[in-house]
Order: sequence, then C-alpha cells, then structure tokens
Amino acid sequence: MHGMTGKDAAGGGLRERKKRATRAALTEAAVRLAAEHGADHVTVEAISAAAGVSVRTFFNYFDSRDDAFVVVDADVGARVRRSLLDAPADLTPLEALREALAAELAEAERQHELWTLHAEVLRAAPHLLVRSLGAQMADEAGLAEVVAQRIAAGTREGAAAHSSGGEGRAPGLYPRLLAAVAGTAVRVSVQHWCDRQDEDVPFADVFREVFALLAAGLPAPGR
Amino acid sequence: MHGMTGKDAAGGGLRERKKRATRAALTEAAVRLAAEHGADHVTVEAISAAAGVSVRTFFNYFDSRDDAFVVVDADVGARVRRSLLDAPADLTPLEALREALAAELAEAERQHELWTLHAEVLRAAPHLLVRSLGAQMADEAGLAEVVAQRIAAGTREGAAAHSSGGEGRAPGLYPRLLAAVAGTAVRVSVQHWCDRQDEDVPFADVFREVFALLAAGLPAPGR
DNA sequence: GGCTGATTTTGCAGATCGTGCATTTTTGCA
DNA sequence: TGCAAAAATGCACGATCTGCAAAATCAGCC
Repeated sequence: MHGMTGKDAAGGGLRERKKRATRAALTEAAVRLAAEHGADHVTVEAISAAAGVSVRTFFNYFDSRDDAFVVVDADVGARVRRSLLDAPADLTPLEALREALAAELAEAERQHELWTLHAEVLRAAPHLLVRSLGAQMADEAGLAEVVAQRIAAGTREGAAAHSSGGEGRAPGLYPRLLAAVAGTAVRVSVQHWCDRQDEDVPFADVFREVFALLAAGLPAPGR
Repeated sequence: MHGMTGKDAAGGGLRERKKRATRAALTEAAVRLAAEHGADHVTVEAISAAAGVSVRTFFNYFDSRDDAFVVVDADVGARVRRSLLDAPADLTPLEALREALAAELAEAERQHELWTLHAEVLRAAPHLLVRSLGAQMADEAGLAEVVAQRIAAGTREGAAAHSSGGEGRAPGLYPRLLAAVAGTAVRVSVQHWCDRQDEDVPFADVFREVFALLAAGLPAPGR
C-alpha cells in the first residue's frame, strides 16, 4: 500500500492506525480486483494476498466476503449524524438531511477514482448492491434516532404531538420514514446518474431534483 | 402469445403445478424451521428433508440458502403491476400505487399465520431482511416501468416534459423514485407496525399514515 | 535494552454452501 | 405403450466461514 494518507481522525495508538490501514487495504484490493476480473471471480484468498495478510485475518475484519466490497468508509454514518445535529435550526428535517447528505456525497466524489470504480463494481453486480443497501439500512436506525432528537429539540414547548419518540425509546414513525426515504433517495439518485452518464449532468443536480420531488409530495408530473 | 396466462391460480400443466408445490413446500419448511430453531441454525439439508427433496434439488429452486426465507410469493410483483395499470385514471401515481399495495398487503395478511411467522423470522435475522430488500428491489425496475407507462398514458397530449421515459427506454427519474419510495414505505410500515404491536393499531392505519406523510412532502411535524 | 501482559495475526481442521456433470426418474404427448 | 423433454438426484470439488490454539506484534515499564 502507498502512503501516509492522514487517516482522517489520526487515531491515537499505532495499533488503531494499523488496523485502519489493513482494513482500507483490504477494501481497496477488493474493489480493484473486482473492477478488473468481475466481482464474483475474486476469492478471499486473492484479496488477502493483494492486501498482504492471511485469509484468516480477512475474516477478522469482515463477516463475509461481500462485505469487503460494500463498505468504502465506515464512519460516514457518524459524520452525517453529526452534520444533522449541527445544522441550523430553521431548516426542516428534510432540508437538513438533504444538506448533510449532499456534503457527504460531495466529499465522497472527491476521491473520484475509487468512487467511480466502486460504483462500477456495484453496477455490474446487483447482488452486491443489495449488500450495500444493507449497510445503508444499518445506519438507518441511528439516523432515525438523531432525526427524532432534532425534532424534539425544535418542538421543546410545542405540543409533542404524536410520534417523534426522542432520545431513549425507538424512534416514531416520522423519523424512521424520513431516514429510510433519504437512503432510498441517495440510491435512486446514484443509479439514475449512472444510467444517464452520457449526458453529463452533474450529480448534484439529480440529487437536488430528487429531494425537490420528495418535498413536493411526489406530485403527478406533466399536469 | 395471447392472454390466458393462468399462471396464477390453477397452473396449466401438471409440471407447473408440481414445481409450484415443491417451491412452496421449501419456503414453508424454511420459514417454519427458522421460526423454531433460529434462521441461521437451519441447514439446507434440514429444509430439503422437511420438504421431501434432495439437497441438490433445493439449489435448483433457489440460488442461495437465504433465498428460501425471503420470497413468500413469487408473483406479488406481477399482481401489483397489473393492479396499477387497471387503476382508475383520476388517481395520482402515488395514490394508485398506494391502493395497489394496500390491496396486496391485505391479501397477504389473510394467511395470517405464515405472514406473522415470516415477519418474526426476518425480525430476528436482519441479515435476511436485507435479502428481502433485494427481492423488493428486483421488482422495482419493472414497477418503475409500469409507472412510466401510466404517466405516459395520462399525459398523451401534454408536454411530455422531462422525465417519464415510457415503454421502451429506461424509466425516467420520477417513476424510479416513486417505485423505490413505495417499496421503502412498505418496509417502514411493516417495521413500525411490528415494533408497536402491543398497542394494537391496525396495520392499514400505519400504512395510510405513511403515504399521507409522503403525499404531504414529509413536512416537519409539530409546528 | 529487556520483560510482561494484552492484542493481533496466522495456520489448521471442519462444517456448510454452492456448482458442474452425468445418471436416473418423472412428465407430456403421440 | 414408447419416446423426447424436463426435472430430480448423487457425487465430486472449490469456496466460504468458524473455533481454537500457537506464534508474532505492540504498549507500557524498569
């Protein structure tokens, strides 16, 4: 592996850093090999060899072979949640979420090479796209909880009407729905953007249009 | 090839019927065994034995072990599409889709035992819920296409403005988003209904509220 | 430097998954 | 009944994943 990427939040110990490096090396090896030979012709043995660790170690980092292709950045979820909490209070939940996700996606688009490579791999292997959704859904619960917190903070003296469900309990219906729909919106945006890549419309435009449609209540077009 | 696809209820040949029976036996065996012993302690060998076929035959019906748990009814997608096309023309796409899904869910709720058993299994095994999403997403493309057709039929002489993408090509942004969001809505409804099963609110109520929120553009609650 | 305890990596055995191929059984039809 | 197509089966083999215990590595300390 090459070098010295400042490793986001430079983890304190050498141990932490090395674990991060190994994990990153494994995912990168997996994605590159998949892009070259096709996702399901890549064995764990090949990935492990390319990353310079043993097969057994691979399974210390990932629960399954497919997981290596799915997770590009483990703590994107945490960043989005933080961003949501720090957002201006005058934004609606949908708007706040839109901004948080837009920022994160722009960030991801910056390492353009690995991003497009990864998109290409998922594109050619729908079965991996599904796993990717799974990872997305894992974050969904946590995201819903943060949405609930934000709403609770905003309605402090309003009638806490029916279903925010802040902090401790399971989130109410609205936060869950918002979190889930947001995830779906991201997926649809990416898919549609990939399909129409010949016309080179910026990804941000597709993304904004999707959220505009959602905010308008998915009205019937063309009437 | 004309109509008469009796494919649904009374399959034409004996062959077809027997295949359906075998497949149904396998899924039912899988779900029952999973409900009893936990999903990941059920081997294909056990499922095959319970259904009275060989292990190899199991893999003739399902691409993977997990697939036996996810697909309860193979042609629910086809029914929803048909229902969408037959819906009254004065419904918005979102409304039409809501009615189609509501009818299908009510139908599913009728075999209450297997339905709840299945929900319970997926609840205990998030990793299977993910597979379930995959099946959902497989139908998504077809659903989006039908939505596009419906819109195209409704706007015959309007400006076919930006993005319906009827019939042949890949569907436009709106149909895709609508299909995807609808699937998400179903999932969130079921999840939320399962979590709040102690308060016995009817599933239909949760479902209606979710679609009401979507139609209203996911507005900030309590303001 | 060298020692100690904790963490990580590694190899290995074994259970299960999933596939290709040839064979046998079943089904549809004349 | 006899025959061709389709499905079910057995078998072999590679790949995925899990415990378990030994070896290597790291952090802190004298």
